[in-house]
Amino acid sequence: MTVSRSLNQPETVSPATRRRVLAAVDELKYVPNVVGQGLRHRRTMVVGFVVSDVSNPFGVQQIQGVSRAARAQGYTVVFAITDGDPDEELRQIRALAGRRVDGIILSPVYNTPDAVEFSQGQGIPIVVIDYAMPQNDVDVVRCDTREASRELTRYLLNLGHTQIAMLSGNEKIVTAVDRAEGYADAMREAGMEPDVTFGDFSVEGGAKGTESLLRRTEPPTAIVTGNNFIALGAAHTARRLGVEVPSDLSIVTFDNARTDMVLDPFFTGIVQPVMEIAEVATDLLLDRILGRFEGRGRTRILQTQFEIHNSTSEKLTDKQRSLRKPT
Amino acid sequence: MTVSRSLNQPETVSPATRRRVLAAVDELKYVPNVVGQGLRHRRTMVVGFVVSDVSNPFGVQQIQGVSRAARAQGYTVVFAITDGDPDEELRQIRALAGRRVDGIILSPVYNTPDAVEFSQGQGIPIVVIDYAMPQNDVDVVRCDTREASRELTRYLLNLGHTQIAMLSGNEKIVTAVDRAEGYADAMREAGMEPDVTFGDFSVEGGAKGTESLLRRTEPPTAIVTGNNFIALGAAHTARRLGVEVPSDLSIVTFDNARTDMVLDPFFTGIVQPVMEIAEVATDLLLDRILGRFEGRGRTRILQTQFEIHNSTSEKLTDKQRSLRKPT
DNA sequence: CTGTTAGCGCATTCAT
DNA sequence: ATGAATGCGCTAACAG
Repeated sequence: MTVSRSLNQPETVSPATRRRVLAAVDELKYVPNVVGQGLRHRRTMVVGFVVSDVSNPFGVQQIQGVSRAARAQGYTVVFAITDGDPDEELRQIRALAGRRVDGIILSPVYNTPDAVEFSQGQGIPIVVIDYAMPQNDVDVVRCDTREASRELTRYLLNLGHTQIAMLSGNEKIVTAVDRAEGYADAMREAGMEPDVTFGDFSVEGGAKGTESLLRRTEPPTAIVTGNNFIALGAAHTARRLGVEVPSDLSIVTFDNARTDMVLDPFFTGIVQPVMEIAEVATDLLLDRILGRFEGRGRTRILQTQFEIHNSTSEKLTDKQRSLRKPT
Repeated sequence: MTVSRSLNQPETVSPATRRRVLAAVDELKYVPNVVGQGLRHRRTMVVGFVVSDVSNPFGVQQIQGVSRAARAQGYTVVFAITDGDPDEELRQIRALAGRRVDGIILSPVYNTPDAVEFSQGQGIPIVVIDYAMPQNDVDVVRCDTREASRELTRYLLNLGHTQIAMLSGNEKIVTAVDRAEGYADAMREAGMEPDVTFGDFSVEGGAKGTESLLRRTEPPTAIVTGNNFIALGAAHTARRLGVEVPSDLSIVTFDNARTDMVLDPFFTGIVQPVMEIAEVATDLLLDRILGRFEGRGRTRILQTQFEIHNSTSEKLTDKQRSLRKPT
């Protein structure tokens, strides 16, 4: 009817009726039904964001980034939280497909191809963040986590450490493997034997792994941890066992929280441009939604940052140590 | 058609056809269009969550809580972030109304009644969290922040402090006023003059306020801060000015992050059961959505927790001080 | 047990 | 410049 025109193409309607319509709209507090519009236009102006974990500050910033970028383009975002369960991930993606979202941004649990395939099979554009998806032809926005891990390990090597262990997350998760491999790269380059333990991306996982490392007859003097939770567990455990960080044990990590949120940033480690990842991903997605781009999957690799704080120190010989910290 | 029945009321259709239908569904990868269902049923199975700030860990946990509780009941959640702008808040609520969400949970910017009125005027049930809304007849889930603030201030008084200042947030925000009043209550009870500065709920706000407090000829020995951001700014500024926390200056606060996310929880203060607030709010909302309750607004006040960490110490006399910390 | 009719709210198309 | 017809995908109600 004329109402629709008055609201969507005001020029095509006479000023007089337009005024009358707008007055009535105001009077009746009429709000156009976007569901109806969606049905008619076959687009919902909604994008879905599937993320495994929001308890991690990492996930939070992604939410902010996607949310901001999407809103700027007039899109609404619905979030689906998978709690790290791949079945739930697929279920959530089905649900989004049912809602006929115009596109999906996925931070996958594992790098299995099913979720992406499903979405693409439904004709819904999808962009993956954080992980490479070798089995899918899909847009990916991520950092080179393996290279970052190598850099991180080299930093410890340069400090003189030789007993460096790696405590990573669940071996099924790509990130855990990538970071372990970057560490292994650096170790082998330095002519040393990698020493990797896969566990769990959690405080408990970090605590458990660290305990067995420190109980060895020759414990490591430095640990590369797979993420901030593991680092936290490691630091707690070290303290509990009377091992001082950083003087007795250096710890480096990934995915630190924003440093402006803590009084004393403690962990030295790699920081990812989380917000930017989310924004770039949203842009790539909108390219496809709006038909500005069609073609094979694009990959965008963003730079990480290396932040030095207080969880690392030079490796001291026993002699140096006894001099500096007399009993 | 029969497809609909096969999927929604499988009993009412013969096993044979049902099998055929399900086979076809599988074959064609058919996913029912929830948008169409929404139009037909006049319900979308979506609830909106309007929150002002997600950079605060506080907001994050609320997201988790709402998300979990809603999902458990089969509802999807769309998040709307207002960045603390009341105009944006109203705009987002209009947008949610346009999407015909079945209900709204609102963590308001100010306690102006417009947003709630609008939502209720549209026939959309709404529940407010965190703040009292004296001008609206609406369900509210919150803590007694004024009482908590009183308790917090008493703690400082019991430590022997007499020069206690309060650094709160934007005076337009209810929380800022409530917390200031709780502080003032405790001070007056103890026969002292309240000393409140309203500023901004941010690190910068805390820094600025603390600087002018500490530059006084008789600076306070303790500060009650309006939230964790202000506390952070206060601690940074104190350190910059060579004032040691907690020995020279005690700081207490509200809305700390989960203590399992930091290595050394530093600030003594009030912790709200954020997740629980979100869950209770979702329950109240579903009561109304599902018609299980209609009537005047209900209020649920949840208990806060008081956590003691390392940002406070007893007030020492100058003599005591010189004894303990010889120059 | 299955098919038909009709309408949820909207906007494109065509007719006036 | 406005109105009428039509269909987006779905299901309640009614026929068969």
